[in-house]
Amino acid sequence: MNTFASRLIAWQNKHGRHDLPWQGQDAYRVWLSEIMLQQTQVATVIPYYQRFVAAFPSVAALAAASEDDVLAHWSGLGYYARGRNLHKAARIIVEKFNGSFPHKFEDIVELPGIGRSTAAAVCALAYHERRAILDGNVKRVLARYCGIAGWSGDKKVEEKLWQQAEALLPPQDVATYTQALMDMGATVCTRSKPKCVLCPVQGDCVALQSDRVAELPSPRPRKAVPERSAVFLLLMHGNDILLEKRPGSGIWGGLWCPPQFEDEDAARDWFVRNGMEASEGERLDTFTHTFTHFKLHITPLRVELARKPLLAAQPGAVWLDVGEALGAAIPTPVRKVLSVLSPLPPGDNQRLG
DNA sequence: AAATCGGGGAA
DNA sequence: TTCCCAGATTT
Repeated sequence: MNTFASRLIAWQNKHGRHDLPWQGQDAYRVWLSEIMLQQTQVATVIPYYQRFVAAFPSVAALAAASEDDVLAHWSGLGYYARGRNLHKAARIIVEKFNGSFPHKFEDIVELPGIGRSTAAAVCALAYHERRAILDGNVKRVLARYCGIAGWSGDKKVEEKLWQQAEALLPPQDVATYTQALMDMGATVCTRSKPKCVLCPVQGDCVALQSDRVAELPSPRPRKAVPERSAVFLLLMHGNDILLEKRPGSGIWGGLWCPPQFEDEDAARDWFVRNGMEASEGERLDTFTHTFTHFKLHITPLRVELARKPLLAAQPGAVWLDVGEALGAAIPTPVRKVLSVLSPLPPGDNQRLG
């Protein structure tokens, strides 16, 4: 029988990717790759994945590491809550499952950062269990193949997609089939300019037959992006800079950043309140960091101190050499600012107009 | 400049 | 239960 699944499996054996570093690896590695791949494409993930497994070769090693160390290896990937959840889950696995990754779907899906699709992916890829996944690639493939219109964030639409994902599962070879769905979505059934001529299911793809490939899947309804401004206060002493650990939730949760303020006045208030001489500093060029939901215009304000104040005594504040800071758990815009800093002699500040 | 991705947590 | 949010990268 020439089903959807059998054609995908045949395609996978001929044209799929077989050399990804997490393929055929244990559940820990499959899990790690799935979490990284949720937010980032394969080519970008590979070097992060390699460094991560080298540093944390097992669930036990990951659980034994500090959250800071884990986030440092996540730095630049974004979605840092996922790095923290990964670490939390590793500690739970050590506590509750003796350090070996659980085998039951119901146990896996309970872990922080793992939902229905990721749990199913681990079960299918690592344990060869018959489970349906529904990640971004699969949503796109199924929306087109089955002609399902509407945004996949809509509950009803997502329900239909899950139903199809379950219905199309083959009786066996689920690991190969699952990899086929993902590889097909990534290389053939791409968001723009899909290569339908290379598709193993072009013959009965509803979107292709009805000439709706470009319209499916329906995009998310979008809204205007608000803009905000912020000042990064770069307190420097020689080549050392003061960084604060951000609260665990919200933007850049748990990462190290310079003190951040709504505007220069607020930065100055804080500066004076902490017993430092105000009014001197260097205003660096404003740049814009774009998030999904807003734009942040960042103005770094650099102040060179003659001596370090006692701020490091505050919990969550630390003086770091700029080089060390670049190796720490910092978000991208902070990395950008730090990488262009060069040391100035203490007290050598320009007067701000 | 716009689209994206699965899960957590707030509403 | 439903809605909103996170962030770097690609198109």
